[in-house]
Amino acid sequence: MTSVEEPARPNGRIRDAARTRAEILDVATHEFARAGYDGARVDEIAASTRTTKRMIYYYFGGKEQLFTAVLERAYGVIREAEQSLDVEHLDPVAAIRRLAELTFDHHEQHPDFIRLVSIENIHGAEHIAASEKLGKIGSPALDVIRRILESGQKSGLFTADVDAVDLHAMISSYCFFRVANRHTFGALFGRDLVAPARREHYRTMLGDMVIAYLTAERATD
Amino acid sequence: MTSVEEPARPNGRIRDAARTRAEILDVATHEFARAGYDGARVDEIAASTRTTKRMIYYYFGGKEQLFTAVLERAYGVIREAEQSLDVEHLDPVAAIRRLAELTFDHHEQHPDFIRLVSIENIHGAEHIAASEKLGKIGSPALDVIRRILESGQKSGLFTADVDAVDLHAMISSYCFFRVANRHTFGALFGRDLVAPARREHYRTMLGDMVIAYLTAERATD
DNA sequence: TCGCTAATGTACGAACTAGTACGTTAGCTA
DNA sequence: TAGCTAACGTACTAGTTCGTACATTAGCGA
Repeated sequence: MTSVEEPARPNGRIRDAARTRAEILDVATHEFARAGYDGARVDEIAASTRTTKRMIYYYFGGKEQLFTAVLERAYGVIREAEQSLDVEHLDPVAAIRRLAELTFDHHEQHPDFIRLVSIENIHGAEHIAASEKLGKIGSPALDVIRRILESGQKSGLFTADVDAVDLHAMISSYCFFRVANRHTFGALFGRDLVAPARREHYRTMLGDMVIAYLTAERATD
Repeated sequence: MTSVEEPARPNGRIRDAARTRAEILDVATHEFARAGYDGARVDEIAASTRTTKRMIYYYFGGKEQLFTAVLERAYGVIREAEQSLDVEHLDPVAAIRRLAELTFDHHEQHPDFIRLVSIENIHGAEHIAASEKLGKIGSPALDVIRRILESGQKSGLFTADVDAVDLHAMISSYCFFRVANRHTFGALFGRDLVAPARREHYRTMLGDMVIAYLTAERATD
């Protein structure tokens, strides 16, 4: 019990603005994702921190701005992941499948992010609207899709008449639903959509679906 | 302003248990869907009602049970809609497309329901678990899908190796995402997924996607 | 090393919020 | 028509929750 790990601090007080800010963000992310915006308690967030509630208001201004900051960081993470996307060397079919699988993986690995997005939608995306960063964050994935799609459509491989945004929506919806709605779906239909044993099955299914859609022979009426 | 519509009531007090209960449920549905479980205020719900807060506790017992009752009724509505599903006379391809379109329409027409499901997922589907009704509500849609799928697979028309639950998840995810995530998606990508002008486009896209997936030629490796 | 300020802690309050104690009455039934 | 009870209303409370006023200090720069 008596500390050994602790660095020699005169009073237990350490000053590290960046660390304190980051720690608040970490804890707040979990708490907001766990309980929703209104369900989250700033006292609770503060208590799970090395510091006090005062610091939340000092660094972020209030609960609302804290949530916005949480969102900004969470979106920043996917943006980074998307930027490391490297599929342009593949043929269009393989590239799209790979992109879909990366989206699938990212959703699965970041359930907190999915919950935050659900929560933000309940609140009409008002925090995104209020954020300067999030408005112009863009989407590297969208650019990648655009290029793959163009290449595939030009070569005649892709017959579907979709643009990048709609295809992105299609892929996202599948990945998002699986994580976001796993509780109600599981409770109602008795199937765990995120069971590890079914993971590969659903990952393949997504790729099959998207490729089938893009390459299907269409009636020329 | 001075009432003319009002029926002659001695004191403004009318007794109608069923009506009062139903009105509370209506208002609560809106309020919960609007603000989330924790964001909703039972005082607010009561105020939007002809009656008082006391009645909410009289009829439902508490906020938690009220939310459960709201969910039960909302799920009851889709269940009814699904029961009127009549596609068995169509060939498998047309039947699946019709089913997908009905799902699409239902999601679009009941945004409050979609929000309630999102909210319930944030809370780990604990209210569904606590409800006796919801556990065994079943899904007529699932039975329909099962039959269509069997028929299509037997005839060799459908090549995909899916079961009804997974196909239902696929269709639902598309329909759900479009409505549930329209705010963040719109804010981030500048595209309104529920714009009336794009409605037909997305409806067709869903059918194309599902049919393409089910009927695609698959590598036999 | 001295002082200044960014960073931190404590204690508190005003407003809100779920829930309840208690009282009232409409309208059915015997 | 008398009385009983389901249905309803009022007023209140205990506990919570966001936010802040005020006090303190670590540690950097002059």
